[in-house]
Amino acid sequence: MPPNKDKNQLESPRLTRDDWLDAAFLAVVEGGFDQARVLVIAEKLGVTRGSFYWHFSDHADLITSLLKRWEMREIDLDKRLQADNTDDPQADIERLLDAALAHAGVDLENIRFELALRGLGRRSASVATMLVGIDAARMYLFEQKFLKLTGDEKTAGELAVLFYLVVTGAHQALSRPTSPPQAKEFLKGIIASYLIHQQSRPGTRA
Amino acid sequence: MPPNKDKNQLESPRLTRDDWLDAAFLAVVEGGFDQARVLVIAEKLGVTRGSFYWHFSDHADLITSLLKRWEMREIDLDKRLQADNTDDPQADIERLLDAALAHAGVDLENIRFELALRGLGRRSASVATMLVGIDAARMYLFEQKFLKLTGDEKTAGELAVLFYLVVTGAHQALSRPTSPPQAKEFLKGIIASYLIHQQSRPGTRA
DNA sequence: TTATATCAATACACACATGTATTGATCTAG
DNA sequence: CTAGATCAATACATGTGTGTATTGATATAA
Repeated sequence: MPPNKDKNQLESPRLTRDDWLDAAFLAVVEGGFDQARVLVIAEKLGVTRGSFYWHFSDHADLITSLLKRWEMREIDLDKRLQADNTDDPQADIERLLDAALAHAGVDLENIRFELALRGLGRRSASVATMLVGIDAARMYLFEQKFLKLTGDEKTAGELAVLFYLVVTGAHQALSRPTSPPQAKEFLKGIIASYLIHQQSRPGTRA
Repeated sequence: MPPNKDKNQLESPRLTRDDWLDAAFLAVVEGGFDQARVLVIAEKLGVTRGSFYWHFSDHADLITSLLKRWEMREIDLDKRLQADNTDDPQADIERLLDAALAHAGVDLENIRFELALRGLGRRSASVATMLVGIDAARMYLFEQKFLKLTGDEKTAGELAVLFYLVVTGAHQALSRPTSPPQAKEFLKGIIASYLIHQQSRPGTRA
C-alpha cells in the first residue's frame, strides 16, 4: 500500500510530483513564471533540489507539466459548465458569471495564475497557442448560453464577446491586492444587469 | 551646445538616460519586468554596463525612473482626454475608446507595457498604489463622459465601470501575438454599439 | 592646445540559479 | 531482516546577473 495520503498531514516527509506542481503553482501566483525557480520552491517545501531532480528532468519539465495540468483542468471545467443547463437561460449565464468571477480563497489564486499565464503567452508561441484554444472553447460556451437567451445568432455572438471582455477585465480588477471582498458582487451586479437581464429574446427587448 | 540630438541617427555613440529608459521600456514590453536586466539591455544598446552605472545608481533606479516616467505621461494623457470635449457626448466617448484601444505600432507596446506593469503591481505594494491612482483618474474621466451622455449619475457610474472592464479585457485580447489588425475595429464596433449608442438620456432609451 | 567633464570599457568580487553525480536515508517487499 | 526501490542531501561545475573600482576615450570649453 502507498504511504500516507492524508492531506491533513502538514509536512509529510516525502514529496510527490504533484506536491511540487502545487508549490510551483503557488510560486507563479505570487511572483509570476519568472519567479517559479527550483531553488526557492524547494526552500518553501523544506527540501533541497535533490528531490526536484528526482521528480522532474529539468526546470522546463516542471513548467510544461504545470501548464498541461492547468489546461486539462480548464477543459474539464469547460465541459462541466457546458453541461450545466436549465430551462432558465438567464440563471445559467449568471452561474457562468459566478464561476468566472469566483473571488475568495483558491479562486483568487486561479485568477492570478491565469493572468501570469497570459503574460507568459505574450512571449511564448506555444503558450499563446494553448490560450487561443482555451479562449475559443470559452467563447463557444458563451455563445451557446447567450443563444439560448436571445435566440439570435448575431446578438449572441456580440454579447459573448462583451462577456469575454468584461470577465477578463474583471479578473484584472479582482486580482489587485487592494480589491475588497465585496468587489466581486459589485461587478457581478453591474455585468448581470447590463449583459444578461437587459437582453432577452427578440421582440421582448425593453 | 549639446551634441547631436538628431533622432534619425540610428546608433549615435553616446547614450542619454532617456535612451536607457526607452530600451528598458522595450525590454519590459517583450519580456516583462523580470526580463528587464541591465546586462541584456546594454547588449541591445551595443554598450557595456559601464554606461548604465554612470546614468543610474542601480537596477532599482532604472525601474523606478521608468515607472515615474510612465506615470507622468499617463497623467498627462488623462488631462488631454479630460479636455477633449465637444457637444456630442457619443463622439467624445468614441474617441476615448479609440485612444484606449489604439492598436498598431507604438500603442501595442504601450498596452503590453501596462499589462506587464499590472503584473508587477500584483507583487509590489508601491506599484499597486500607483495603479490605483491611475485607475481612479481614468474612472473619473469615464464617469464624466458618460454623465454627459446619460444625464444620470447612477447609470453613468455603471457604464463607466463596464467601460473600464471592457477596455481592460480588450487590452488582454489585443495584446496577443495572434491578434489580427482588424481586431481593434471589431471590438470597438461591438463596445460602441452596446455601451455608447444603446445608451442616451433618460426617457430616450430604445 | 590643453584641461576638464562626460560617457564607456574592463576587471573583479559576489550572489544566485541550473544541472549532474554521488552518497545517504527511509520505506516496502520478499 | 535484508535487498531493492524510492526519495532527499551534498558537492561540484557552470552560466548569468548585479555592483564597484579603475582605466580609457571623446567631446566641450578655456
